[in-house]
Amino acid sequence: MNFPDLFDAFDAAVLPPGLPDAAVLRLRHDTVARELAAGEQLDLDPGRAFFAFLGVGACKLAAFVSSAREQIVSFHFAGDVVHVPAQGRYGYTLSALTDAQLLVIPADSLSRSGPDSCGMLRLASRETENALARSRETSIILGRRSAQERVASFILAIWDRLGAGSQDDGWIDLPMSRGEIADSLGLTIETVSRQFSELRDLGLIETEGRSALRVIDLPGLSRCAGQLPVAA
Amino acid sequence: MNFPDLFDAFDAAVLPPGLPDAAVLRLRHDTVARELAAGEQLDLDPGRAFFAFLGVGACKLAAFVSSAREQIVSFHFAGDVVHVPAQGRYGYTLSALTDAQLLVIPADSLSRSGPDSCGMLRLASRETENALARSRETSIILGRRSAQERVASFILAIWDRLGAGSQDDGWIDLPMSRGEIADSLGLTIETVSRQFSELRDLGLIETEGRSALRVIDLPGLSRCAGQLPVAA
DNA sequence: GCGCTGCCTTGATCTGGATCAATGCCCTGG
DNA sequence: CCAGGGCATTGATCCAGATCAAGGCAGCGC
Repeated sequence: MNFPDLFDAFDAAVLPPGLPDAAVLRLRHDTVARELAAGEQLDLDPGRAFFAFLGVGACKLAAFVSSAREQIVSFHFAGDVVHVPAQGRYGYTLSALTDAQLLVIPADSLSRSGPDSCGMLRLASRETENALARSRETSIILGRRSAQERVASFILAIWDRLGAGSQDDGWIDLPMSRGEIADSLGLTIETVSRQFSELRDLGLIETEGRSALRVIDLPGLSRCAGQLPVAA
Repeated sequence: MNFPDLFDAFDAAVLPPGLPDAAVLRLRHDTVARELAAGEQLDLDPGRAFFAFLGVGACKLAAFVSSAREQIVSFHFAGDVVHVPAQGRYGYTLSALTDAQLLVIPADSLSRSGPDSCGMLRLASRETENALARSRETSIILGRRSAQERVASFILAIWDRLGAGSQDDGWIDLPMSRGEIADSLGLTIETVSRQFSELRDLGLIETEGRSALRVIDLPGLSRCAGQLPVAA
């Protein structure tokens, strides 16, 4: 996929319809394509915020807490828009879990003044709001839930995201390691592994090798995740 | 404080300068003042997102996780703009810790279309981004840090927020209970209490009664807040 | 002032998940 | 096809923080 194709995908999937051509052209001008190999990290000016549109592959957004282990803020997949904040108390990095292709858009390019830029601003606002909602859910999971609930929630989230349009047989491939899962859930590798085993023994999921996963009993898994019906 | 005074304070502290009068007037029209007694919760349409400008008092934004304890997402003080999300997987409530006066602004009122509304959109975007940064820091604290680090971080944050323009003697009054602190840090009341005692025994803070607090050794407290068990 | 009610503190014990310590199993490169 | 390295699983032990259980202390109504 080259820049024009990536930008077209971005335009079709994310940009609101009816934007003035001039605004789209200026955005296109400010946007840069990047290709990352698995494990590689995106090198950006840490003093500025960015949005990244992930056309192909999977990524993680992580905060450097200290030289110890990192805290993974979120995982992202093809079609996602990722908000990469400027460095504040912590520095953030976006790195590829698999080979990935993405567009990098400076946040201030979306909010640049101009009578035609309202649509862009609305886009930025919406994406930031999405990121906020995800982040608050993460906080809730990290604050209040047991290891099993965390792992079950994680599997459900990945399943939602990757299992929906998946292959006939329902198997999905986890692009992240156990260590990365642990870093996103505030657990250790060993605990994550034990919980995978336990959910397997309970007959809720199947695993094969390091990364293949299948959900057998979705309602059962939801129950393990401690999810209440949204109505209250 | 009545509505005009509150709105003036909001205008002066938050609204970007140079907004067209028409936009400000429309915003003023969509905005409602509310007064809450300590402990009272703000009753809003759960299906819509809001911003709240807190003119006077202190509030907490909490998510209902289960019928058990809630997870407190953030604390807010006079002058803050709070982002109250629409109900998603979890429901959120804003409640007063002390008697409070606030303005309630529907989020979609800031993003309403119109050539004059860019400034409003930029405002919404900025406030959402602030909320996102805070939320991600919360995630990091909840994911990776010990009880002592959490409590020390909490005290530092409150101190930053309330201690700066404080009385001559440097004492501040915590508007929230130990239980609420615990709910925001993902700990229990007892653990929070023990950590307060320990930080006191270490000579880093002083306490008096239930809510009076003074920081004695700011660098020492920062050290307590930052260290990971196995840092290098 | 007196007792009541709710927080808060402190102590004792329990336990879920971290840590330490072996293996085991893919995956790659020769 | 084999060897080696890195991730994953599994088991044993430990410990930070939860839970259980008393008191203690401020604020309030009477």
